[in-house]
Amino acid sequence: MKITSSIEYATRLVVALGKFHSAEAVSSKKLAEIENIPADFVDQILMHLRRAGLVKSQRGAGGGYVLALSPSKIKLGDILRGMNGRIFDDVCEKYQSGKRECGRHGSCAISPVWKKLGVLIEDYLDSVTVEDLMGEKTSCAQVLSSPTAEAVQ
Amino acid sequence: MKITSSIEYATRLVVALGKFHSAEAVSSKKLAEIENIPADFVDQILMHLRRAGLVKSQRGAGGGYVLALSPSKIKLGDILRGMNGRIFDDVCEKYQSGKRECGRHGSCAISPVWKKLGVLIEDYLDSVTVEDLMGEKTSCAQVLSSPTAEAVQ
DNA sequence: AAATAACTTGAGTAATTTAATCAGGTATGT
DNA sequence: ACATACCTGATTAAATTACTCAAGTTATTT
Repeated sequence: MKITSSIEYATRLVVALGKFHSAEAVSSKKLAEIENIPADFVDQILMHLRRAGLVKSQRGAGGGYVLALSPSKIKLGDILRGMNGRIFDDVCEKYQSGKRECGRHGSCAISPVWKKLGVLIEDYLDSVTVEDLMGEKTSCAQVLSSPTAEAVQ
Repeated sequence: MKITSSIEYATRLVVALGKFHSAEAVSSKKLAEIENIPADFVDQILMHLRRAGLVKSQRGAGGGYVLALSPSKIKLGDILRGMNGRIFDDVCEKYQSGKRECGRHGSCAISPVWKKLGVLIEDYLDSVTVEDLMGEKTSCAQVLSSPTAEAVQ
């Protein structure tokens, strides 16, 4: 299990836009420079985010991108869903879609665990907003020292 | 994010072995039939599990595999770690290993969230034992109805 | 001790996914 | 009009995943 580059890029782009405080539109080119991400790839990612309704675009000279919602209203989960459709793919959906068979047909004790894991992941990602990610000060050590599963402050 | 086939296969194989209650060794061929997994792939997966110390092998005619520990002692997390080395790959490790750069150098507010997500996932998977997975009755609906992040009963 | 069943190993390949690139478009502001 | 910047889809390259194959070694059983 891992976070793909496009997910991480998307997150960084949204957070970067958040930091501009929707003051003015930021061009994809500028975003690419700021975040050190291939420019064409940035366009592609922003397109996904726009379709997901997370950013708005302004065409023409001096145009660019702005967050469609305030940073406190955008959840990390929204970004992941906007990019991939879903956050966590259940293995068993492969079977359900008929590509394979595991032969358990509903009386499986394993499948619920994956399902629950998916819910757990999604709940956590939905508890973190873009606003939470806009501070510079949070360090890894801070977060890791708290063993409970609350949202990052 | 998703559970790969080899992870899911490994889990099913360990649970299947658990159900034999370490009464006798089960051949990889039989396991492949029972679980409907390509035989050669089963061999490969069992090799990983043996090296991780989760199963023991008995060579020769009549030989096969047995769990190395009791089902209540084997955590789902052990299986994932045994197969892949780690459960959740942090994006930022790519940067740390020098393959890429994000330019934040420690003052990043996003990275802690991925770290925490990894801890969350690992904690949950370590709260579920193979014994928990051996029952036939658990249904997906049951699990999903409880919104809290406790271990599956 | 010979046969057989079973584990062991490592290399190789096909399919899928991810990451990135390219080559055109179209809309907008000055 | 012209430059800027968004929009779109196709293509390619790299990486990962999911197997497959072949040629061993080891340990029972008879």
